[in-house]
Amino acid sequence: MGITRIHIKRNSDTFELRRCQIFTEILNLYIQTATPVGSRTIARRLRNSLSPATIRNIMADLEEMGYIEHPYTSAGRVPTDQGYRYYVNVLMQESHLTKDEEETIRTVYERHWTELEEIIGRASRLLSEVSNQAALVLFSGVSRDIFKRIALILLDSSSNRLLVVFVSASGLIRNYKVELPEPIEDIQLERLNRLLNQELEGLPLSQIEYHLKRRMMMEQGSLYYNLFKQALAMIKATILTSKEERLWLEGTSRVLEQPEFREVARTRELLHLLEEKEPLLELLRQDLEQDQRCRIYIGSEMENKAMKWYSLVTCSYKIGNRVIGTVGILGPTRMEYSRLVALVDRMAGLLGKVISQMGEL
Amino acid sequence: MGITRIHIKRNSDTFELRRCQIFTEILNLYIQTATPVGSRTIARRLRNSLSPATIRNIMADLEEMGYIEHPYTSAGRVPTDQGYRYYVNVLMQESHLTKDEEETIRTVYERHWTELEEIIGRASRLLSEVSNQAALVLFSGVSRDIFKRIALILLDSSSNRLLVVFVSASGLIRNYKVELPEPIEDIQLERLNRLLNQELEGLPLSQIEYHLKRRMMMEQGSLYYNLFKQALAMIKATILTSKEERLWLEGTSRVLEQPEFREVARTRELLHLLEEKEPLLELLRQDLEQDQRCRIYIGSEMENKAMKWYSLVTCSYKIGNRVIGTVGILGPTRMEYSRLVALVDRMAGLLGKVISQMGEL
DNA sequence: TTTAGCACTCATTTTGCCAGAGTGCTAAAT
DNA sequence: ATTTAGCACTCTGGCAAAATGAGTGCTAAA
Repeated sequence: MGITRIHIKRNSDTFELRRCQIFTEILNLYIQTATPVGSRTIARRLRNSLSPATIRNIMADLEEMGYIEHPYTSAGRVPTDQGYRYYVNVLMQESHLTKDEEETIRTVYERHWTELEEIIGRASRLLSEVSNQAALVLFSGVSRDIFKRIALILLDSSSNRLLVVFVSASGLIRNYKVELPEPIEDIQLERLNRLLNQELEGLPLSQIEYHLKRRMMMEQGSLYYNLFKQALAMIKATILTSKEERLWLEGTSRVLEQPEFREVARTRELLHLLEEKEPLLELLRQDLEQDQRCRIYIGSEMENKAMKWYSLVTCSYKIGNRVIGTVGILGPTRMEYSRLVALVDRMAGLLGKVISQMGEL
Repeated sequence: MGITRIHIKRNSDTFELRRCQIFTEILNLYIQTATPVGSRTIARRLRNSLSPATIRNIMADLEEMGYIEHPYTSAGRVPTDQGYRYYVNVLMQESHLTKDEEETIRTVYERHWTELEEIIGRASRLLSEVSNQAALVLFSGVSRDIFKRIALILLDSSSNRLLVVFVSASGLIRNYKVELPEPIEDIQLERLNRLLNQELEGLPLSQIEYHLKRRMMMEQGSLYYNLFKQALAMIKATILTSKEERLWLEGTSRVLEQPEFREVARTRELLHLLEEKEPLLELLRQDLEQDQRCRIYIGSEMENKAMKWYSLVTCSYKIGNRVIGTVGILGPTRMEYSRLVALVDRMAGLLGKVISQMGEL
């Protein structure tokens, strides 16, 4: 109710403004120094336009609002997760990459890339380097991809071991080996090959099964029926079973160099967190669904208790308008949100483009 | 010279024996407890068959020989790298895996594996889990592999973008996209395809270039000449340029849980060491050359200064008798060499087998 | 409404101290 | 000739008391 009182008695606008200013100051200082910031420091930063005592009053307000807190009775203030959230949602101003950062990032473009893996690996290293935090890149391409081409290749003369090569619209190539229950004739194989390519071109992978089943129904009795049946079996054994999802993680040690990791316990904790990839995947996967610019998860906002001390800034990347993965930066909640958002956003954009180009080739 | 004196005057055999016994005791105790071991402790372990004072004398000998050392004036003894080396080369007895370990390891066999990556990932996780150290797996397959089959697939109607699928004798499949300088006719492509498969079957990759060049010379003037030329260009653009080498690293946090990492500095150091993959690769690559059972690198024996505190136990794995990679365990020099050698050896064997089987399918 | 002053709190650092583990040496015992 | 007991000495690690100092909350004055 301290707040309401204030609202009634004062020009709440300028008041609000000043509070924000001081809050931002605390936040920035804390992000820089990693030590709780006290009233005196703030006063100095504001060129003594206000005395420490006044600042203290305001700080008390901010604390009441839940934006900052004391680690202990007489330490400086530290932003709470709620505080960071407020900053991120309301106060934060869009920031731009420096020339340098931009240039560094752009080196993902240096193309002699042939392997998707290499590109993504590079991207994650760059991201970690520029952010000076840990970088995550999720690639989840194939699952939401579109069929482009398939090739069936006999592996050897015995004729029932088959190599299935599958190319998606994003330009990704995957292979599968299948063992047929019985040998297949060359002509039959050729037919199957042509059939699949005709039928499935442009189809999202998610619809392939349905489509083939429907066609099977239609062709019931005709001599194509068996062909479709074989096709379906094969596709099921290959493309549809592969969950193509891979996570890159780079620069853990950068996070561990942050001052909050002076105690070893924290270090272990983080290491465990990152070794268990599932929880991270969980988070990153969420972004595949929603198509926003960037997402920010702050400490205790995340389900995983172990994430309490960390924040995650993520952004998904796409080919055309099809999301194929997520890039993210993980660090202590005390991170430069504004800069990292810009960075992650940019990287997602570039990565999408580079992968698109590779697909085109 | 204490040593020579002893040699002259005593029954050196029983003397040597006792020294070894005590040294082994020190080593084992230190491996277990990670604290310097003193004369009293040893005496107790030997059921007081010798007094601490005697032990101290022997310890002094061992120290003079360079097998153990003091961290400071009045602490217990700790094995030196030279000491570990002596143990490993001379004293160590072959150890066997427990039923439990064996069973755990064997789960790499659980086959629903289709992807090489998955198998190796699994293997490295198992290795780390059972050893309770960090596990490394290098896969360097293709470079020393043998040609089995190639398939050229037109990617689309424009006819100058080609997908090259390459299958090696180990059963590894790799794809490359190439853009031809000019479109190629279907018939020509078909011919090229057949030609390559005929010519190169069974050839080690390292010889492909030479072989094709020689054939080109032979066919000079004939209408095959151009075909070979195209073939060579394509192979060069694809198989020969790919350096297929990948490193898995698992369980870093396990090493960090060792008591030697109470100081944070060590932790960072190790983390950096592991993030820089090149030095590790260097070491693991060496094993590809020599075909020994197991290799052990102890601390300062390794060039890399940062490795001073760590040991590495490695063993290469093969398809048939062709080495295709290396598995290894990394931990503090204070590690259970005997157990880990058994473990690494076993895992290398299993991994080779599993990958071979996969190739056969 | 802001500021100065003061008493108080609590984390951190410093210091000193002690116990414990272990050594090396010497002299006695076997 | 070896082994052992005894003793003086060294160094670590832990603990507690004391000093430090940054920062607060509250009150009263500006």
